[in-house]
Amino acid sequence: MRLVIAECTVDYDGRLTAHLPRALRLIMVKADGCVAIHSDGGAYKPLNWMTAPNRLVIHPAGTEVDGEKQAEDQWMVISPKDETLTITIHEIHSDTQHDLGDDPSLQKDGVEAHLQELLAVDPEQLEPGMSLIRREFPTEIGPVDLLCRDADNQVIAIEIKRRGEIDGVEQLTRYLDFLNRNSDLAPVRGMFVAQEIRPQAKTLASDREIDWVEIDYDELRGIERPQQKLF
Amino acid sequence: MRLVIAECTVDYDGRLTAHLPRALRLIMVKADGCVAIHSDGGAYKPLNWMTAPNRLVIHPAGTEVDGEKQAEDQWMVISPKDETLTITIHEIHSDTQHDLGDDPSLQKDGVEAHLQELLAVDPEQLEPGMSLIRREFPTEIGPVDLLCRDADNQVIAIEIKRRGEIDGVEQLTRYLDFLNRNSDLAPVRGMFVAQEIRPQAKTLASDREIDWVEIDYDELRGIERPQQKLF
DNA sequence: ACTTCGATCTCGTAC
DNA sequence: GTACGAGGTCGAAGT
Repeated sequence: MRLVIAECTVDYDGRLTAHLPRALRLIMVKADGCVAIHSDGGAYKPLNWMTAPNRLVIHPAGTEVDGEKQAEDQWMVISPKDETLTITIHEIHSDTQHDLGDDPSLQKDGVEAHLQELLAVDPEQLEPGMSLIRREFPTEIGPVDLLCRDADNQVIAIEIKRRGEIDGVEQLTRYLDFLNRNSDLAPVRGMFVAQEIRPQAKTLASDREIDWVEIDYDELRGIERPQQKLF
Repeated sequence: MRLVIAECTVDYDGRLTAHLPRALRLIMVKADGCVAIHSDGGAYKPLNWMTAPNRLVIHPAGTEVDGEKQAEDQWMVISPKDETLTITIHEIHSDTQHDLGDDPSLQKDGVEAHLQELLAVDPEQLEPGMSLIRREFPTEIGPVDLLCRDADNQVIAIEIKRRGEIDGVEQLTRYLDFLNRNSDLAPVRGMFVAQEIRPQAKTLASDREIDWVEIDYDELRGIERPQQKLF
């Protein structure tokens, strides 16, 4: 990894065009060739970047580029898709190189898949009398998270999200559309489940007569391990 | 900005839990306090991070933490939401500090917001006789990009995208659904506008009697500043 | 190879 | 401040 602290001006031209006026920044060049420009605040995300694979061409001051003599060092990072990141280096304050070697992979233990597991084990958390028919019930357009049967023996298709947005309601609507064509299952009703559901998604769901439920992940987890609630 | 190259082990506990085994990495601490851990490849995004605001507490080796004596330096980054990033430093290879100062803001061009502005100023670019009623016209399920009136005084809901795909047509369909329930506005017709519209989106739009228009961003920008076309 | 979908999404912006 | 949609989304998992 090469770390350069420099006064620079940066231009990106590709999926959009973006320009960074002259300022002191960190330029990070990783071993795989990807380049990132960081400022000293705001976010962990770089201001501008170019992912690998790419080609880094350095035109030193004095070189001719497109018939013009460069007054300053210019780095051009070019992707195979003709995106370019042009870094004009006005003044280098520091330039160091470090060989970090390979990184062992990140281990994550997420919230996502867990929600579905917990609700599959105990669907009554959603509604009394609910019982599981199948997880990941297949339809022609993809699997429904949970297919259940309610206290009245009606089939319910359940879509689970961490955050409930309008797209999720659309997705569930499509599933219901297909499921209701199956006379063994119809009529199937829908239930939209998430830790937090946006007001607009609630409105759309209600409009389509789809129930929605906001569930508390920590509470659900607590019920999963009831012994932890004793202390 | 502080840049530390060090052998480290990292644990994040918050919205999820994540663990990074011991390896040589870059630890970046920005002026606003946000911390990012970078490896030497893969992505411009850090492996692990903590956004500002947060509190960075450094426990030097030998300090007692939770009644246990630390064998090694430990950095704890704690957010107000009780997320923690714990960095155990095994060996520091480099530790430098640079004051970069404020960064002037990034200038972007060619995104959806800009398209919307340009078309709000001159809706006749879409169809002769078109006039703007309101930008971001609110409905129960979200704002319509542009609400206009055509030459025949009929109301038109316009959805603008940079790239027109099928979900944009769905979005516009939902808006039309709600707008047409309002007797002050109905009948409302739809228009789907993008720099480039996928064939499937065109087909779906036509099928739903929604007009679609592909616009040339550069041309639109030229018309916005006609004096620039003279040279 | 391509597509779909989640994300510690992040980021801007309108209300 | 909150809510909502876009993103140079990225990245992973499944087809």
